Amino acid sequence: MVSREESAASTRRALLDAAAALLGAGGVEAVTLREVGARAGVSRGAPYRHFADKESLLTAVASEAWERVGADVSALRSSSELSAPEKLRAALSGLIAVGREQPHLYRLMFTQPSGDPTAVVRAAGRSQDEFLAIVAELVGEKDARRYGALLMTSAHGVTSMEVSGHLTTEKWGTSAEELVEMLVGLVAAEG
Amino acid sequence: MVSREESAASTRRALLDAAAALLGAGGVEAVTLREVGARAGVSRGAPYRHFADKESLLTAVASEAWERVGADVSALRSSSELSAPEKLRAALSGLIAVGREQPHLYRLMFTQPSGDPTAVVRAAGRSQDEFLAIVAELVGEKDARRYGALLMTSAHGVTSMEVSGHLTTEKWGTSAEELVEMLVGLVAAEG
DNA sequence: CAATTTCAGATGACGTTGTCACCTGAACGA
DNA sequence: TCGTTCAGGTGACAACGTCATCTGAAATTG
Repeated sequence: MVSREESAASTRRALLDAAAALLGAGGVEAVTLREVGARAGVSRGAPYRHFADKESLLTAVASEAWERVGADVSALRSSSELSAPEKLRAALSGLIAVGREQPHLYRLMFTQPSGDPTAVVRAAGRSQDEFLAIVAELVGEKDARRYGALLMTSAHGVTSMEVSGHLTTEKWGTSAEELVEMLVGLVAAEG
Repeated sequence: MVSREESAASTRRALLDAAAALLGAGGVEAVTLREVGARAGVSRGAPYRHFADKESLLTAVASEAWERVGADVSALRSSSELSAPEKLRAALSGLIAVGREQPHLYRLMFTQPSGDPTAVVRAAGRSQDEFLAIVAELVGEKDARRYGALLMTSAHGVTSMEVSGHLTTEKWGTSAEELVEMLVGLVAAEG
């Protein structure tokens, strides 16, 4: 009925889902291997059959999130209904949306793990490549990386500060949306 | 010789220093109340006489870091030898420097604590006010907050992504310095 | 000055957690 | 059919945050 390989794969999936659910509900501190195992229907030691340690599990969760973002940006890029500035705006807004809807996951996506520091960064590569392609449409290949880096880091900064409560309307008299609009405007004018 | 009040104050200071040292060396995970107490020359339960819990201690460490940043930016603002763009550049570079020299501390400064979410943000207020004053010199009072928010969030984004390893020269073909320069240039041209 | 209160600090204890060593049983290949 | 592999379960351990309780000295009060 269920081969050993299928069973293992489904358990792994259940572990990832459980970890993501706990992360979303209560942050990293709420993700305990015991609870992850319980929600996945296995025992506390079972996760070690699929992940080296707790951090590897969290890294995998973050990597999957990056893959989803990459797919979204890819879909945006290949859209034929949107203009280049619209694609750019949508891509940046997408990042902000992740931060707003899943702040804990967003933080994890930008947290350097002490285990394999390059794992999450590698997973983010696809998203960045797709994003760079959109920027290139707007400012040309030559300046794509320069402006791409500026836009990517700035959009992350906006999101990160909003997520951490450092960007409030009362204090700064502006919003994440307006800041993104300023960025797109500045770059579009330049290119 | 040493009054009780003096002793308590020096212990509190020693606890903060020990926590900061452990944070700098091994990140938040390396900060255990037991080790903090040991390095401060007290027992594991002593920190509870000065801080409600571990998170309060970390919040205090982050707040003190923000106060130092605030003092630095304030000194920059009142400098008579620097032009407005130079002040701005120096302020933004200062933030990047903190991230490079003390990445764990930098992360903590932008981490929302679950205890009192507003504590660290309040401590950052002074820095932001001083920073806004510098921006106002450049673009005028009217647009200061808009551009200030853009510059502050962008500089944080640059630093954050470099700290987390997401901003590499090989990938993006640029550096934090160059990105700051682009930001200053864009805003100076606009104002 | 003596009695009392206050409070920084020490210590024992408890529950929780990540992790490992070891065991079990079922799916697999020879 | 028989050994092998491997997902999963379980007991155990050290480390940790936290609390209740105790102690002694400084501060306060009469």
